Amino acid sequence: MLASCSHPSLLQLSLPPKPPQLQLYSHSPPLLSFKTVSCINSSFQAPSQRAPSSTSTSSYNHMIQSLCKQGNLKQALQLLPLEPKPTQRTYEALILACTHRNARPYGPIVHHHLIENGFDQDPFLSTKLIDMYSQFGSLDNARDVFDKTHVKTIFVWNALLKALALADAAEEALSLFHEMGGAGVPPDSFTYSHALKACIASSSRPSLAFDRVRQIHGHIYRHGFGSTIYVATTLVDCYAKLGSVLYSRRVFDGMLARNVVSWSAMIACYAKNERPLDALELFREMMLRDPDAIPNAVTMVSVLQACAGLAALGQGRLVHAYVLRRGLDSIITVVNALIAMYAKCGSLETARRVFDGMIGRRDVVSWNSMISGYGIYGFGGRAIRVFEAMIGSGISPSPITFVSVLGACSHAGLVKEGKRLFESMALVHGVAPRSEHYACMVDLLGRAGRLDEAARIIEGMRIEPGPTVWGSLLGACRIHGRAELAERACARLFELEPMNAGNYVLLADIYADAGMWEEVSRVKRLLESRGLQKMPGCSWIEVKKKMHSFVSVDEMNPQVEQLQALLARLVKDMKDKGYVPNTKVVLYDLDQEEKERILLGHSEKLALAFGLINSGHGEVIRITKNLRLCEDCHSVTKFVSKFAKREILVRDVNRFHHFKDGVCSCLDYW
DNA sequence: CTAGGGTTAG
Repeated sequence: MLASCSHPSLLQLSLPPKPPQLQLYSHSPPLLSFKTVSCINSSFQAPSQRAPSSTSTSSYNHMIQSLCKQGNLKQALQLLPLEPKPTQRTYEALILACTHRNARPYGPIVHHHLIENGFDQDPFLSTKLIDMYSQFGSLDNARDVFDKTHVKTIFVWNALLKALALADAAEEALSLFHEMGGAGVPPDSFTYSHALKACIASSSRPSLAFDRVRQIHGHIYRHGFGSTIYVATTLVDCYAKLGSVLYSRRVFDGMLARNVVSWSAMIACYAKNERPLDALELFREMMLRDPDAIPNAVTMVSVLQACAGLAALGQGRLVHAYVLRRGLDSIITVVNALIAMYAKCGSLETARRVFDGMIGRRDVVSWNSMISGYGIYGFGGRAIRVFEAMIGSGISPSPITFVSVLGACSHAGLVKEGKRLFESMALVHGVAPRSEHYACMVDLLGRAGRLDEAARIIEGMRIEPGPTVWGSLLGACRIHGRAELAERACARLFELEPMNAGNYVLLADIYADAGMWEEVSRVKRLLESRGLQKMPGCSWIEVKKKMHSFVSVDEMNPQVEQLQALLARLVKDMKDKGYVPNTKVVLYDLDQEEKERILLGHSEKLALAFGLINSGHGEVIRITKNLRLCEDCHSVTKFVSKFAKREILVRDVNRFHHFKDGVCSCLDYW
């Protein structure tokens, strides 16, 4: 049968043609009766003898198109005749079908076939081909189609621009954008969207990306595309990705019309840039002011992320209820965000319940969320067991899986296990260690006090150590008081990320701890000279679904005096029971009494006192802090958990501390 | 006939 088909490229398939099955039409109303199908089948044996008629041509094409839609490319190609000529629509269907999984090898065959049939100058099909090759990652082929298409419609330009932007080929994309202007093709909203995306992919240098976005932004503004909903939304997103909440908001505010996507982009901007409160506030505003903008899965993912950032369990539960009401719990990304939200809001059991409820439809992100969930509670062993269950269920780990499971080992002090996992990464799982993974190892060894081993790991790296690696080393130096090694880490860090205030603060802390006060002021001057400042310590607590936040030595809060009085009483009591204020953590050159007074003003202590006053006795007190939990506050909380008989859960930047009966779940290792 | 927002880590 195949022999009668004269097209050479089809012969390569050398597959016995199966007659089309009736079941093909089970999903949609039948286009053709079975009779027609067999008629096509017999005429297929000798296409040249069949008298072409308009009905059979369209039947042919319908047939092929519907096979394509079902992903049955093999059969579609076997049916593809030279006469009657396939139409543009047929080729479109074929090209689209090639982008489905396992169909890639057919791509060039289809391409060749359409050239033979004189469709190589069809700009519409060129667009589709460029798209196809872009999805295959073969930019050269995409570029080739572009070059050979003489009449370049704007679609053709945009398709290549999109392909380049998607492939992170920023330079090429932007030069194509400018080429368009030269060729007299005025950009449309698609052009701008893709060009903006290309700027983001731009480089590892954010300032360059930012300048480029601003440049295109100016272009957009001058050409009157500033209020186009698509373009403006892309702008909001681009500025968000570059960390510029201000610019995002400015564009968002300037929009004449908005839809759910524009709202979602702005909400995501806040959620991603550490402004969870603003994210929730904007979500509320959207619900109240724009009844046409119905939140969807993407919106809810960002909202859940914001709840997680705030550790707002009450809010998170309300959002969960809304998700259920809207039936959005069938969307896997939403469920994954729910797992992360519950874990980060201090309800690991609920996270696990949600995770258990999605058995059979978990993806790699679901597993990663659960692993990191156990990790931040210090349950290293359980995290490793979940990791092993994941492997057992046939899911391939991603680079993030290893960041999560190595991080879990690090929090739990599981050095041996972490080393074993790290070694298995490339060897067993085929995941090449990246800078982040080395950072995990440095953190793991560094926390455990094995700093020299950590430094040797960095020296032995075959890739360039990124800022996270040096940052981990610096963090370990802070814990173990290693000023000289910290200086070495900072030498690189101040080069790699000069605007990260945290590094300067850590170094100053290390010097202060060692009593090197001249160095302390030198680093502080350096910090200020770069226009940076120390991030103030801030803690918050949710009481009756309302957030209360405290900044260290917060005089603006009317309740602060009452809170400090309570703390003073507590501390007096505790001193009788053996508590010694850890004034070492106060890194100022002051006398003992002053230092003790400062200790009482720490935000996490204020939040703790507030929680003691305003919550019922059986309730767990849940506090969140923006920085690492202070050592003195840690021991005070242990005392309180014992003598006030309260369970206290504190989330700091890195992990959870669960205080109960005078013991913390971190076993003083954090 | 193309297109804009999203989950996990640090």
